[in-house]
Amino acid sequence: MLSVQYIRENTERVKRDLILRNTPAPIDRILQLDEERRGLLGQVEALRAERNTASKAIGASTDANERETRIVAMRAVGARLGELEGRLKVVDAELQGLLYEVPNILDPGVPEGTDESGNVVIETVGDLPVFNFQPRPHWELGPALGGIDFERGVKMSGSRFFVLRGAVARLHRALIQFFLDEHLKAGFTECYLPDMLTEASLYAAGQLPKFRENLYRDAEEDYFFSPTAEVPFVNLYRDEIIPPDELPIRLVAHTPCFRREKMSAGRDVRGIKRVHQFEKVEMFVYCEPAQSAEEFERLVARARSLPELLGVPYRVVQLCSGDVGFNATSTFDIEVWAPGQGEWMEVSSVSNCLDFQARRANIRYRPAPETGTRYPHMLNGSGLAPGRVLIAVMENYQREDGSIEIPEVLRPYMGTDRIAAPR
RNA sequence: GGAGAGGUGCCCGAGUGGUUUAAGGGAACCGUCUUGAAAACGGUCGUGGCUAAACACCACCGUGGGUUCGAAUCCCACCCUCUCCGCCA
Repeated sequence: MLSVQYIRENTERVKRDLILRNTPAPIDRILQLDEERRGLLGQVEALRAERNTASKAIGASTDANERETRIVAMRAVGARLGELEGRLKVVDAELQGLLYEVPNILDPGVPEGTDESGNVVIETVGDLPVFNFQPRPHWELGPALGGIDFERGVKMSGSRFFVLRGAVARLHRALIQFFLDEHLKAGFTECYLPDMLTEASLYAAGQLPKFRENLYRDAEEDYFFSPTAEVPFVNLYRDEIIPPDELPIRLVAHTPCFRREKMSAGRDVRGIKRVHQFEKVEMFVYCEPAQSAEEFERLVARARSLPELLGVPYRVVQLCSGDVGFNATSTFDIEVWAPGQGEWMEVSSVSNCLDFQARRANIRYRPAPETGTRYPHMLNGSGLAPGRVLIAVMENYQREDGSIEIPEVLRPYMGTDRIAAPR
């Protein structure tokens, strides 16, 4: 979240960014509550100070009469204090609640735009493949190979579920392994994380309160199912002070992700592109504020290196102000070309969140021994979403007979150079 | 799931209603001594809020309520950890 001090001191900037984001937030109400809160806090603290000194005197006094007089006097102070504290609590609760709803400030370099149509293609890499036949979408290729089974997925779990089988399932796993290995080579530390999280963890990461309807939840135990490893990664250091010399911390994890996709009902209903359960390899960085611009570039470079190595055409897209996510100050997407579907498909989203999540999750670091604490910057980026990359590999590497060539870099993982054509 | 024990500062640990502004010890840091180190001795040693800053003041002893002039301490609810039993990959 943004600190109320920041909103107080940069009101115009905050309001302008909200307009650019096309998102409303109750800034004026926040400022009003802040003023009220500070007024009440002053009174409350003065009364507490009075009470503390009087209580000390009562404790020290041996004169029964004097004690009784003071106790009676303090009863009145206590009543007044209780009343003010009650009001302070109400004001505080409302203020905190509203602060949770304000998105991050935007980086000045973010292009203006109201929605995803305003996103800017920064660079396109690789030639689109030319076929001497009509390339097929993965939802035709997969079932023909016996590798994607939509019917049985739907049978056991309903729409937007599927089963992978045989060589296609192995190709999916090979992608995950390949991605992880690449990040480990770059010095990232692999983590295994919980995928079921408490409500507090979802608040800390910024998924709640705004995006509740996109989350799965276990009603019995009140767990939320992780929509992205970004959530457990943010919570890894929640309520902690990171000691000197530990930053930057660069982490990676392969996790499932669960999303209800309520807002996308009716979109991308064919195939495995948009489903309720998918895998993701996620990169996450904690760093000092001065490092975050560089770390941001590194994450983008890491994400784009993967389609590059796979030989899949991709492009780098900068999200416009209306499309940058709630937590982020700036976001670059990596999109790969899917010739069967005939579209560019998001396989990574890399965001710099500055200290927005650190403040929300109460994460500090100590720059050096004996110094005060500061908020670290936090960045996240998919590297990549194997389910969607699977689509791209299948559609780009398909042959006329329906077989799939295996990209060079995946052959060590697959032990073969192609998935045989259906008989 | 059942029974029991317990959550205090970086760590250990005392504290069951009022000089506790949280004892004491350890670790860490600074200094004295020393050729150097160790030991010893002295000092520093939580996080926030408020403030231009400092002082002062306020809050924080798992979390949230309550009792009281006053709560780490008493009461209620919840969370978590440990031990034993049960179940289990």
